[in-house]
Amino acid sequence: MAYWLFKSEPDVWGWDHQTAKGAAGEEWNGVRNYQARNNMRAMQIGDLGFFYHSRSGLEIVGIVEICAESHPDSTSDDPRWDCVDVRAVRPFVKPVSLEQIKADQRLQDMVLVNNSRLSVQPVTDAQWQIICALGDTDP
DNA sequence: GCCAACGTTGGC
DNA sequence: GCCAACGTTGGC
Repeated sequence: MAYWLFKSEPDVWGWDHQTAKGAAGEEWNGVRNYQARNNMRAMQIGDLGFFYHSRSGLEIVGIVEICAESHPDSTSDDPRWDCVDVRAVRPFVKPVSLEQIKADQRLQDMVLVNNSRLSVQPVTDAQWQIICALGDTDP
């Protein structure tokens, strides 16, 4: 069981879009970066991820679950690009902002802090627990 | 909207 | 295989 973080611009694909897809979930497509793709290839069904709003919002707003393992990205003809499917599990009771994360000494090693441009990132167990606690949300 | 940081591309 | 040029991302 591993933990991840998915970033998306809310104007393009936000938490509301994700929850509207319900239990069936939806492809996390459009990723055209090897590191992000490799992270998706490492995911297993049942892994959980934070849903983060980038560019505007700048906060973790929900938790998603991997519901299909890595497969070809239907939005690309290029066989290099895979993606997983994710479904919304629950929203954050209190969204956790980038500002809060940057201010927390325990979270300074997060990829979100050190490599903000990577759109699909690993999250450690410890980071997961801390952020869920900050958001009053079940891990 | 700006621009720094980063990843990718392609000429040599 | 190097590296300059270019495109994209995302915080501010």
